[in-house]
Amino acid sequence: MLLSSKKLELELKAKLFRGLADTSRLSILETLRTQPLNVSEIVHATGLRQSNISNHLGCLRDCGLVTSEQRGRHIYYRLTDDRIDDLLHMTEEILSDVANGVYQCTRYESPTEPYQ
Amino acid sequence: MLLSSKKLELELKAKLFRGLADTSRLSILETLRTQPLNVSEIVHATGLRQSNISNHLGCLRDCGLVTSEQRGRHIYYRLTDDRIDDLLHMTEEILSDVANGVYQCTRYESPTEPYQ
DNA sequence: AAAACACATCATTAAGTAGTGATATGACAA
DNA sequence: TTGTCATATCACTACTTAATGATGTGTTTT
Repeated sequence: MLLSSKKLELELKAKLFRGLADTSRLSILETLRTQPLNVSEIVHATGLRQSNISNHLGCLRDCGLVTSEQRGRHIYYRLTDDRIDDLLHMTEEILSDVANGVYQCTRYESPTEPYQ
Repeated sequence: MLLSSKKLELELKAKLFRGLADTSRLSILETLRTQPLNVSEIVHATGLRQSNISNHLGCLRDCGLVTSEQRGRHIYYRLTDDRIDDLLHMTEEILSDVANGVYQCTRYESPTEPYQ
């Protein structure tokens, strides 16, 4: 049915954006924009806890945004698709114009950071 | 400071994506991709409740994704920037390849719909 | 001015989700 | 095969947020 395929597409799109809608996941993706990294390296690069990273990577992997590959006892993660980098780049350009509005939008704050 | 501006940029990016990470807001944006609409028209096009739409529009407006303009007793909304349409288009292309993964990702389901 | 219309705001409720520590699993080294 | 390293999983807590109905605000019509 057309209606339900529209709806499905909408949910897929929302789900993809939810994958990008969190600072921890975004910072993971940012570290992977330049090269593949294993989990320890991501932990070191982002400063986030290992279990936290692992949970987010699970999400990103399930959603197809990253893929993993075992090498020795490390598991390396990389962006699945170059267009994810393009997408991030395009949002940076949009933000450079719209940033004021986004900055002022207080409806959906980033969750306050717990102490580490 | 470089570190904190990086962090700020990350939060802005996440906030922008959060604006897109909800099926209701996405369906509002979809209806605005072709032409500006007033709130009643958006309500009719999406089937969502007026107060709900209004809340989401407030968010989208605060975040700079849409702008509003009063005409008579209607208020018309439009996408602020053409690149928002581009962004949505690009995600559709990515999804056409990555859709299986996103579809299978059950970690962050769309909220279950209440009856209308 | 009063009624009707269009939209925004607000408090509340129900649900989703990020972060954490503890623990489990799996791979390699000794 | 035992220990160690690397990563994943889990239960739990605290927080965030979407949807709703009721109500408020502003604008036009009569």
